[in-house]
Amino acid sequence: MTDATASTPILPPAGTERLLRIQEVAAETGLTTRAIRYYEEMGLLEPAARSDGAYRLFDASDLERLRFIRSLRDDAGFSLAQIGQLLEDDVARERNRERFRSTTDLDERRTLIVDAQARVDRQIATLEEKAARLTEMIDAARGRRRHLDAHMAELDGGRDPHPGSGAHPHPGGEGTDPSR
Amino acid sequence: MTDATASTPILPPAGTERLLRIQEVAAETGLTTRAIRYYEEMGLLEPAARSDGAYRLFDASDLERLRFIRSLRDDAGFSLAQIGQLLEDDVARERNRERFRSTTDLDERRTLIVDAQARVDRQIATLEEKAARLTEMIDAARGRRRHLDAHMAELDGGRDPHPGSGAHPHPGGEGTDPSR
DNA sequence: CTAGACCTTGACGTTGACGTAAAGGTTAGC
DNA sequence: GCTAACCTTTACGTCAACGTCAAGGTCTAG
Repeated sequence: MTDATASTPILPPAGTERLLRIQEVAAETGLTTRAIRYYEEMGLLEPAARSDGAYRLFDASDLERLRFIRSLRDDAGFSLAQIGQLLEDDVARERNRERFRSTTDLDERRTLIVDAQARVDRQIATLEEKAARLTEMIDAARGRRRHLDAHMAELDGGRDPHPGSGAHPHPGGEGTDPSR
Repeated sequence: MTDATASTPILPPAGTERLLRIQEVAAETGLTTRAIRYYEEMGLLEPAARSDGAYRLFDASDLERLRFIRSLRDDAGFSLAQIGQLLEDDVARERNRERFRSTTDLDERRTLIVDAQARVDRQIATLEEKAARLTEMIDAARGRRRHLDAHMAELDGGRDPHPGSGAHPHPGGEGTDPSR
């Protein structure tokens, strides 16, 4: 995929985590570097860290988040604004993990988790609504398919599938057409 | 809904069908007149007829088609290009209904129906693929939710939900974080 | 310590999907 | 046959979501 000169391990897998630079993240997520920067600009995420020279450095949760964004965009067809709504202040919260991990008392931990649960529930609800719409569309398409089958049977079997008038001005009631 | 000056029956419901002008179609479908013209320009549909003065006139199948386009755009999140792919030469075929209705012999009718079945099958397959993707996303979100529940139980019950190392460097394998 | 690949922040260009205004015909009720 | 409401095409404007330079700094293997 790439040339031989640039594919070097670069960072030894230190004990901390293993941070990726933007191009690796792009390759990993299927996004472009421009898109990733744009998403940051839109407030959809904040890279885990910056190097001394201001290089963006991403951790595993950033990857997960970017893949989620990509899915929301490509698979669910949401706009970045909608995605921002769904992820909401998730960004800030997620960055508080360090604080969460270390000191905060149990009550605050509970609060953070409950908030996260609420966000995830909203995400699930939104996705399920969209899935329901899609199911409706699929059902409608299946209906059209059955309609075609009926017309086909009419031709083959000589039976008229929708008896009504003798002629052809819309027999049933609404859109009864063969060519869909 | 509308004002009193403009809502006049205009066309008596003649025997043929009842054709609508673009504004009525817009109100009926929830699209704008501009969008409808744009869709025509993009080859997504062709109005059933034109008046002597070149007014666009739409029939019931046009309405159905426009509602379908709107669903594909809003609910499924397809681009107009993708929608064009899905509807393909459906446009031309649909306009051949008159010919279909009247003269063409049975073999040609069969061919037209088989073609239409193939198109609808493709539409169904595409929609189902999208639905599957959405289901995956929903499942993933449910997984995150369960993860949060586990963390919550850990806090409340004092049990560690993912035993491994004593500390916290990613116990399971991938992204194990509480704030999602 | 240097070269080459990588990164940064602007800033302008592009494409899709329309919005909106202009200038002028069309229809239908009176 | 006049007028108000509707329509037509043409054309420029807009917004989102990036693409694509340009000018310059950074990182790391050699």
